[in-house]
Amino acid sequence: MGKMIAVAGPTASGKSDLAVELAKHFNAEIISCDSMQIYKGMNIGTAKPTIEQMQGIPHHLVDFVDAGREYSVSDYVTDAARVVTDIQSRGKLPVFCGGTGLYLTSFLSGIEFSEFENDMVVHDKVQKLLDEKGKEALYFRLCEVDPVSAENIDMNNVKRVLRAVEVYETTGIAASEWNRRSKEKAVKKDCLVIGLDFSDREKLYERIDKRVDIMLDMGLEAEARRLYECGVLETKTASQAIAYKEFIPYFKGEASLEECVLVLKRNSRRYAKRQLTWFRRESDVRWIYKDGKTDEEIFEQARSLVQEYLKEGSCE
RNA sequence: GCCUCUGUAGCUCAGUUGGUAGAGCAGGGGACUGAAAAUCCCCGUGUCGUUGGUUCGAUUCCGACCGGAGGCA
Repeated sequence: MGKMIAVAGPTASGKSDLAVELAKHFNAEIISCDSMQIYKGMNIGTAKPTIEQMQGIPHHLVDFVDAGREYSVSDYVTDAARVVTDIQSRGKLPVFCGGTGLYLTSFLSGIEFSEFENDMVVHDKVQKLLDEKGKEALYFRLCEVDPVSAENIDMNNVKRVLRAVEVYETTGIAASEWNRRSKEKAVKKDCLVIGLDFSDREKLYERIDKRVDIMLDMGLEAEARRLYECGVLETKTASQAIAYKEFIPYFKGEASLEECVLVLKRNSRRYAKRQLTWFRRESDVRWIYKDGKTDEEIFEQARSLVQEYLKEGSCE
């Protein structure tokens, strides 16, 4: 695989705009990397780019899954590989853009998800153990079958403990062993990751708050109500989306709209913080701090990073 | 003007029968392999309103003053 670019960073940091500008300049196409923008009908709340914002640049992996359908990292990695191949075969540059760190790093690190199918019978069995005997029993089971995972997963992190036990029960091989093997086989992809951030956290939070207000002006409440009424907010994946789930108490008459909006803003801030934690861990991210810079200056900084990167090792 | 209550972490408030203090929320840091916008872990020093007094020692008791709330005129 050839070279690729990625624009990463927390929510509301201006990734989409920068990615489009870079794509225009470098003859590129954009691959979204966002676990919620994949869903149809979830537009305002996920800050999905509009046709105008796309400025004629093809955007892939956005708006292509029915809301309510489940989708996961392994689907993403498969889809992304296909799209990258397609873009490169047409001689264009792939530009990833989005804030779902797990999706991006999983794809770029080249890990492959194991082939086995998820077994509903096993799933129900493990779930039953949890429901009837509690998280302690579930964790105890993990200690027996996969001490390595048990070491790394907190007992309270039921979701992960459940998954690890499930993997063992399904395949007879420990989850940690599957992970070790996939890491061993992984071939890292060649990609320049540009991270957007503000050195003053307050600046980012102001943008987040402001963006929520803009979403509300654009009709977020009505969009959320539509999803609520057709049951999408009860499904496994889409129901997790910030900017929708926060309205549920309001729709049920249990909280005021104002209260829900405050929670929505707070959840967005916390999400941004987690995104930063994720991307900071990736040591090869080239950060651009936006404080006090104009859009032109930021673009210029990104442009030169990309140019430099594309030049490396290409003069043979 | 008088009386009562009140002033402790960014916010809401505990508390110390006198040995300089702790919860919730907000906030910060971290983890992350099939739900990831999810899930989970860790993090609490602040002139205890100001200033005098009593005391070995005051945020705590007493006085004055300055904020805030209420009551009586």
